[in-house]
Amino acid sequence: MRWLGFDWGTHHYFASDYFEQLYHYAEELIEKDKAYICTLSPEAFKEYRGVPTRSGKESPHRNRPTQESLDLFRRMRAGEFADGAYVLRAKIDMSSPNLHMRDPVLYRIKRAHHHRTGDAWCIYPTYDFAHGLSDAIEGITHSICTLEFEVHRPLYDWILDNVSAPCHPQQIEFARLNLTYTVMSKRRLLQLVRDKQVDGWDDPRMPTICGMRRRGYTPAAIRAFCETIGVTKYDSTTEVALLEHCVREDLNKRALRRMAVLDPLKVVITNFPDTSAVEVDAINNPEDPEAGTRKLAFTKEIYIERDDFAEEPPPKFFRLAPGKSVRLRYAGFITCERVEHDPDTGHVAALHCRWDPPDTKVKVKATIHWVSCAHAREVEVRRYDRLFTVPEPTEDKEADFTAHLNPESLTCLKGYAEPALLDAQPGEWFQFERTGYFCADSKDSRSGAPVFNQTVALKDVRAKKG
RNA sequence: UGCCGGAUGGUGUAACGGUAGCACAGCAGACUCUGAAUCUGUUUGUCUAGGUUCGAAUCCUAGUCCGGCAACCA
Repeated sequence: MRWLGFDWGTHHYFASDYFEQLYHYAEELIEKDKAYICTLSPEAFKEYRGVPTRSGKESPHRNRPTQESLDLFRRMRAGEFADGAYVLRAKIDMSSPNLHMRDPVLYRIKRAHHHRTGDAWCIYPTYDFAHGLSDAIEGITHSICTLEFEVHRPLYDWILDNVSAPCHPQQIEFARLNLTYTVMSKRRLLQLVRDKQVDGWDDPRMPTICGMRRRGYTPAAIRAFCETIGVTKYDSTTEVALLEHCVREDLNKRALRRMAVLDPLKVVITNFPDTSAVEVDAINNPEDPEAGTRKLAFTKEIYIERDDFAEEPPPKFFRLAPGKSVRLRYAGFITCERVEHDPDTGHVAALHCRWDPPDTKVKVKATIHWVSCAHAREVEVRRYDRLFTVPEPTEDKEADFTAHLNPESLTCLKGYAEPALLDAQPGEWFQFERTGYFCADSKDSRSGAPVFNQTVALKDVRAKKG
């Protein structure tokens, strides 16, 4: 939360800090004849509760004398009974159309070790009992929660109305955030983690804060996204495209530009001396003049992106092809004179190109990125695609959502990067020109050996139009 | 089929009862040493039927569709 940019000062609260107070509110309810101890078995309990269309019936223990309930409750706390043997229930209305008002459980015996209170308690309050009272103890005015708690609100209010709470906060429910091509429920995300479909909660493909952070999403981008989608009671599903837009928008302003070739194709420049390297100036960030420039070495042998060349270019292919020219970013032009094939596979092995300096009058429609072979550094690059292949993986309630997992959501590869990239600090953002935004992984990067996560790809009309 | 909630372009979100706007996505174009960014234009919408009103996304009535609720989970 702090990383996201929020500061809650000293207001860090735990319901467990109020266990003693909550216990006394429970005794107060018993003393007011508003709660009783019940020993119905879970099966009987369910039977007595009834169903939405049919009224429930009262527990035989409902009219247990106040003193007896009080005594039993104290003995529950003292640890005299086995787990689950007794529960404290509110005395409300077994015929209520709202199931949550049919004498809900307030306390149960559970010998569970608590991460803050240790073994001090063997009885614990239920969520419904602890929620409103904790809010009241903290003196908050509005308690924001998600839609599924709407039917709990009458109980929230009932509890606050029936004990001497310091104030009566208001619970207001809003829709949770849903995104296309992923799942957002903790239960489902946990399943992905447990089944090792992802590499932990902070896997960069996870829609968790730690996952998005590791992926390279910025706090400013996430905040901008949240402001754009707003807060309503409508159970909506936002397109990830909007999130990605917010991420690009922020990264475009702050990410330093670098060149890296992820799928290399060697180019030999025929009219270039064997030994010399020419230094060229490259702009670090055209959106931010303050970011300055850097020097890049240009040599006889370079790598370009394999898909920036087409032996048989389709219509509207603006890049390199036999006999055609392109501009090399910051380094003049090349014209493809010969294509060298691998004698075994027949695949393109290398290109032989003529070079013309930047001031040459050459009409080209494209500029491509490159890296000098002699200066290229190998780096690990992890590219991510959507975690699921369908917009709404849980749409079909019968089927298992994991059936829609995208087998190609992670692609690891070795790329050739310009030397400056070796100094990338974990968490530092870059734009690999013409490819996307990347972030040095905070877990797996080593000094001098960064691992890059693709945060989000650059928009690409080529991809859409083929 | 009981209770609670919701419905505005493809998506998300605005609009004291008074011109249905914004963003994303899409499409078309301009510009460009990133097919990025930027800029311009543009397609598409008030769930339905009645009613109140000079005027309804907004108020009323009825309906339709969608979501949630039957843990001693949160």
